[in-house]
This record gives sequence, structure tokens and C-alpha cells, in this order.
Amino acid sequence: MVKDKKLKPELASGFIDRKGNELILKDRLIEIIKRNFQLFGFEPLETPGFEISENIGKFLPDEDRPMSGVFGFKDDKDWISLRYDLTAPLARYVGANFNDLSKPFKRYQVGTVWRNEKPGPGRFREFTQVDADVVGTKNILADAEVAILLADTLVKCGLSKSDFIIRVNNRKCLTGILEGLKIKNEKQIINTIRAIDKKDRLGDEGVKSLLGKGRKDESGDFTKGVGLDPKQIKEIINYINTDIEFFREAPDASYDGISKLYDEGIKELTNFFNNTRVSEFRDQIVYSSSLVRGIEYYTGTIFEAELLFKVKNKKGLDIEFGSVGGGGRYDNLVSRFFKNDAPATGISIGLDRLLVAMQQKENNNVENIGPVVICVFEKNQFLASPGKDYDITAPYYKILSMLRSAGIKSEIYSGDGSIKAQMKYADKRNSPAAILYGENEAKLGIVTIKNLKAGKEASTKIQNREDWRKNENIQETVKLEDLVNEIKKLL
RNA sequence: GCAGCAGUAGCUCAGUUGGUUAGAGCACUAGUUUGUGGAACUAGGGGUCGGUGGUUCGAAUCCACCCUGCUGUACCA
Repeated sequence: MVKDKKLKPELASGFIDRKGNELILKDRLIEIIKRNFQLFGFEPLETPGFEISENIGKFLPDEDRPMSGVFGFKDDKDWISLRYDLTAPLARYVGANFNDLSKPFKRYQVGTVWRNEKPGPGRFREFTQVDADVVGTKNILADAEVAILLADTLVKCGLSKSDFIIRVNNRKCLTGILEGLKIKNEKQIINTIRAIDKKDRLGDEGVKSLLGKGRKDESGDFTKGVGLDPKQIKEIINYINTDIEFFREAPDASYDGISKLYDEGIKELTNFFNNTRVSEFRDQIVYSSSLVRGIEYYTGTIFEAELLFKVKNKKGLDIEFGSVGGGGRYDNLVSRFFKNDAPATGISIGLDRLLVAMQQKENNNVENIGPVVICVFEKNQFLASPGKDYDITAPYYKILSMLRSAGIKSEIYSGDGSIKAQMKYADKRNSPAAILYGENEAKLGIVTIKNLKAGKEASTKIQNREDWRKNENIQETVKLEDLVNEIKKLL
């Protein structure tokens, strides 16, 4: 016989299957987050996975590489793309429905987004984002509200206040500083921002070389620099190292007057902190001069939630984790669709990253308990039952409905295996108990309950088969009517 | 995209200076145990040695090209 060539059960790179405990925890987090967003007065919105490419594509990082980074194709009429975030679709939605919406408009959205980029450890091409935004106000109160919402949500998800900080800055400050240093070329500005964004990873020296001539990485690959002169570089490095203490209560005055834009940023930050300082997250929401965020469309306040504990990968090594959430003000995004001013501010939580982090917090280990398994004794018994002097089929369904109406996860074994195979199955499903109801039980009107949980514990001490078989206290027989109560004791 | 490293069973890997029929552990199936999960023992299934071409009497092993993966870097709305 010629062998068929089998398909390989592979996934496209950057995509993963999820199962069991991980998914249960993910659903639980989503529930917590949704409830909290509603508590803060946000209303839900759902938009399609696909958008018309043009509507979400204008803010691609490189104009000369349109469509890179997204999954898209042309239908009969338009180029359409899977969304790469939830912000661009929000802008489109607000543009379409502006007149009907409350101003400000507060909405949250949970959804999958797709990015056609190189995947890495903990970085996928499909992931879940959770966003909350306030559209239609320039009031800094809204920025403060979403920052507080971010902090509050992380705590409700199970982080303690000492597990994270939310670093805050204002785009106007940094660009104001650059303006004062006579760096005005837009490309230089965005590249400078991106270089500063790498401070965490590359350190001051790395940022310096990226701002100057360029940098060689470990593999010998060379990255071209921004080409600033040494004086400008020195000033920038100084500024990004003033950091948290600079704004403990009120701003340090050392850069006052360097440019109008800078002063405006400081005013906004002062206003922002006046709000967060009286919230319960005064110590978590802190100023950080080196926070810039690589995203192009931010116009004012920016913030990022950073975890303060180490996250490990599957092999137990610490990994470079990045932020679990962030956001900021983007006053020009919505107005692409609309003549009116539609300033906006919001946050985004990377749910899958948060999930990985939460799984490493001890209090979050969910155990995926399987169903109580009712073992089936005779193959084809459902056909064979009539004519016997005992009835074996109907009681299975009776037992099943007793358990299920008591809210106990349960099932009749639906495979073809022997009793032994059924036990193995129940074991693998992490079932708390197996129920045996065969000829013996049927004649006496009883059921046998095998306590798989207790058996599992006992098995660690048992060395040989004889002891295992003798260990009968993991099994008991009860009257049919007592079944539910006995099972409940095991759960 | 650029650079470095790596690809042998479902998974993790061994395979000597090129030499018979390519191995181990885990996982899987069955039996020892005809109605009982673990452990142990026994047996079994499973491989185009990433692909193509070349060198050679002989290639998993050496060479060339290609593909894929990992790591770093760039990009990351």
C-alpha cells in the first residue's frame, strides 16, 4: 500500500492555540475588565474585524511601505484589512455617528487585532486588546480618568499596587525640548522619539549612538542614527534622565521657557497630576521624562503601565516583557473623518500579555476540573438493553440529570474504551470522580463512586500494584438517592 | 528587511575521523489485570535524518544552493 502524504498540523508563525486553564483565566479577566469599564461609565462597542484599508491605514509608520504590517486583500470593490488596533476603527465609528453620540463619548471595546509583523517570544500576530476611550473633549480630566481606570483595572485583575507603575509624560514636553534645541525636521523628531523609546533596552549609551551616527548590535548589524550633534544629544540625554523626581509634587523649573510648546505640556501635566494625586493611585501614576511611546499619532498626555516583577518564559528565564497597557491623547485622529474637532484620549490593555503575567501570580492558578464521568459497561448496551432482567440504560440518564440539575459538571462516557480506558480518560480530564454502574449495582439499586482526586493523592505513596488494588477506601458504594450529596463532598 | 546560529520520531535530544538494518527518554496503543486511573514489566505503531543537487564504493555526517525555525536588530499605528 502506498502511504498518503500527510499534512503537517502546523500553525502559521505567530499564531497559537489556547486551551484549558489559560482560556478560563482569560475569560475571567475579560469579565472583570468589562465590568470595571462599565463601572467607570463606559459603554460597549463592537466593530468588525475587517475595515476598509484606507480608513485605518493613514497612520502607517512608513508612507513608502503602505499596507505592510496588516493582513489585507482586495474584495470586489475595496482593499480591506484586518484591524491592527481598536483605535482606528473607533475613529471611523465616531466619524460616521458623531451627531448621534453623547459628547464626550465614552466607549470600551474588547477585540482581537492582527498584525503582520515578525513574531517573537510573547509577541503574536493575533492578540486581544481591550480599549477604553473618551472622545470629544480636550479636558485633561479625561486623561486622568483613563489613567486611573487603567490602574484600577489592573488591581481588580489581581495585581497589587506594588506590582506596577504607570509612567506618564506629555508629547508636548519632549517635542518642546527638541524645538528648543532647534530640531524641527519631522523625520528627525519621530526618529529621536523612537530612539528614546529604546532607553529601557539599550541604555543611555545605546540611545546616544542612535541619536548620533548609529549603532551596531550584537550580531554586527548596523542601525543608522538620527545624526544630531553632540551638544543636542547631551541635552536630550540629560532631559530623559531627570525622570520621576523632576515632578514629584510640582514641575522642576529648569526647562521653563525653552519653548512655548514645552510650557504648554508642563501645564497639562500639572493639571493631570492635580487629578491623579488625589486619587487612590497617587503613588502608582508617576511622571517619567523618558517615556515617549513609539506611536506617531499621540499629541499630548501619554502613559504606559509597567510591571515591577520579573516575568519568566516557559523555560524559566526572565524575559523582556514590555508594557501591559498604555495610552494617551490623540487629538487629530478622529478629525480625519470629520470637519469638527474631535479630540480623544484613551487606554489600551494588551490582554494576552497581562494573561501571561497573571498566570505567574500565585493567587491566579485556576484548576481546570473535568466532569464527573459515568462509566459505560456494555458496548452497544443502548441497543442491547431490552429483554434483560435489569435496566442499565435508563439509570445512566437518571444519574446524569441528577448531577447536572445539581450544577455538577458531568457526562456519560462517549468513547469506545474498556472500563480501564474510561478510568484513564477520567484521569486525564482531571475529573473528581468516576461513577460505576454495572450489572452488580443495577441489581442492588446502588452506585459505586470512585474518588479520583483522593486516588491521585494516594498514588504518590503507592509503590506496587498490590498496594494499589488494596487501597479501596478511594471507592465507595452509595444508594442512588444519596449520590448527589456524596459527589458534592468530593468537590 | 539585515545579521548570527540551528534543523534527526508527536515532543526533548544522542548519533564517534563518512562505514551494516538510524537510536534513547517522554508521549501513544495493547497485554500482565475477562469491572477499575498511578508505578513496574513486556510487546507494538510511528522517520523522505528540512529540500534539491553534488563529492564518494558508501552521506544523517562533507560541499553548494534553497526552505524553515530560533536569537539579535529594524519596524511595531
